[in-house]
Amino acid sequence: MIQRPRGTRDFGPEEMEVRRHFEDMMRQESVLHGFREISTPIFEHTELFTLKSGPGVVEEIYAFQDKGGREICLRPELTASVMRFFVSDLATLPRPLKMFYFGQCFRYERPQAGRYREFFQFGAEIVGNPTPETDAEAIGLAAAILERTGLKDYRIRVGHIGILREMLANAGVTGDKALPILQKLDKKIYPEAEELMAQAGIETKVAQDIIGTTKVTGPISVLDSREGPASDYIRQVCDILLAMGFGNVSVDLGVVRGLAYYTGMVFEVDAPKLGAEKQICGGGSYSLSELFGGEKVFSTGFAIGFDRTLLALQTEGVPFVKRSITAFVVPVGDSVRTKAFEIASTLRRSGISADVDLMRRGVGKSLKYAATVPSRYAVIVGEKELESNSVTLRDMSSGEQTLVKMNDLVEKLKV
RNA sequence: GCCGGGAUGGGGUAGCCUGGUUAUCCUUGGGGACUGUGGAUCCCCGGACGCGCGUUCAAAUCGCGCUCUCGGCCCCA
Repeated sequence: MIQRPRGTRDFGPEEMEVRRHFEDMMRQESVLHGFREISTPIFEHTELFTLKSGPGVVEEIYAFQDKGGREICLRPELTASVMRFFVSDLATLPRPLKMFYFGQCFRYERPQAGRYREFFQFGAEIVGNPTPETDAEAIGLAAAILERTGLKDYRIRVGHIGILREMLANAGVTGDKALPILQKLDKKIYPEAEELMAQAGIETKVAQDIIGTTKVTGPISVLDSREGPASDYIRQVCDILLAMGFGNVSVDLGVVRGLAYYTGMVFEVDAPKLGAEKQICGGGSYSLSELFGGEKVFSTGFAIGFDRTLLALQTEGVPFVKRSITAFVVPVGDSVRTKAFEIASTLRRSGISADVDLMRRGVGKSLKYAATVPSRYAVIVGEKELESNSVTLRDMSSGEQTLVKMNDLVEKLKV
């Protein structure tokens, strides 16, 4: 027996129905918000990701040389591909450019709860100038999608890179020198952050204030005592979200991100019921296009962990509707088997889902199968019925049977 | 990369410590009883010890290695 590769999954018919259901739901919601779908290759030049995330990422991705000696990798995320696409082909489209995408990504990591080597991401990006409106629209789409899935227990936390950057800048630490400190603060390793800040000449009192800031969480009112452009900015984003009807948004200044391309607002969504891997969505505003050789453009985007979202829905017991077919055509005896296909095909051409016996089973077994599938109706075709150019239509839930003229069958089933 | 629990028909399980019959029970799949009426019942059939090496007269059981899996650490673009 051949086992499936580590960290991958097979999806059976039932599971795929559920997955497609939510996938379609996310697409529809995005279209409602004026976003348009794009798609990029599953493999890319490895350089795309080392440019964005540093040479270290190669250790964590599926990277290899192809037969032509090119350095290739399976994409570990989608934002880099989207921005590459933007720079090469989409830069002349009118802005804001609102795009969404869905697809699988690959990371060479140790699998655990909610973490796989092949996983699925749904995401969106808005390319244009950064305004609180843009950021609110991006968070708003993520929130609307999660709301529509029926998920109840999740928190949206919004922060702003600028708040800590402003404090560090006031203390005399700017630009690249601030990055290592932000990284430690992001990971909440406070002793090392203190040490770095001391080395940078920041007074202990100010350093403590900065660390205290990363612990500020709660409703928008926690910003009331704070001044400065970044705080004002978050207030505006939150006001818009509130007006859009998304009340479950809180402020968390501990959402930091120690990467240089994040420029302003950052946000995360987590579902507390999941285990160690409970973050189901993350995003923020960033500037990446210039890294890939394009003009400098600001964007805001997010990615939803599709698999984790489904896991969260599962733990909450959100019900999934099992799909059924409308009609199962049952031939009575060998003489009418071909006729059964003719009828099934007529139904299918009329857009009615229909199945037909392939196993040459008797009427009893066929009806049993039709009940299990399940099918709403059974269309019983026998010589007796055909004499009057009719079939017997059986409602599988009530057991009620009626003789129906062949010409009326499609109308009867269209309801 | 690190720590621990696992892997027995399609699914769920017993057996393993203490090696030895035809490997248990439930379920699922196919056929039949029922050559024109379903989820019931009865009968029949199919189907498994993750992979490899070793110890042994004999391995699901003991030893070693590997693969996959579940949970946690690290990481998380």
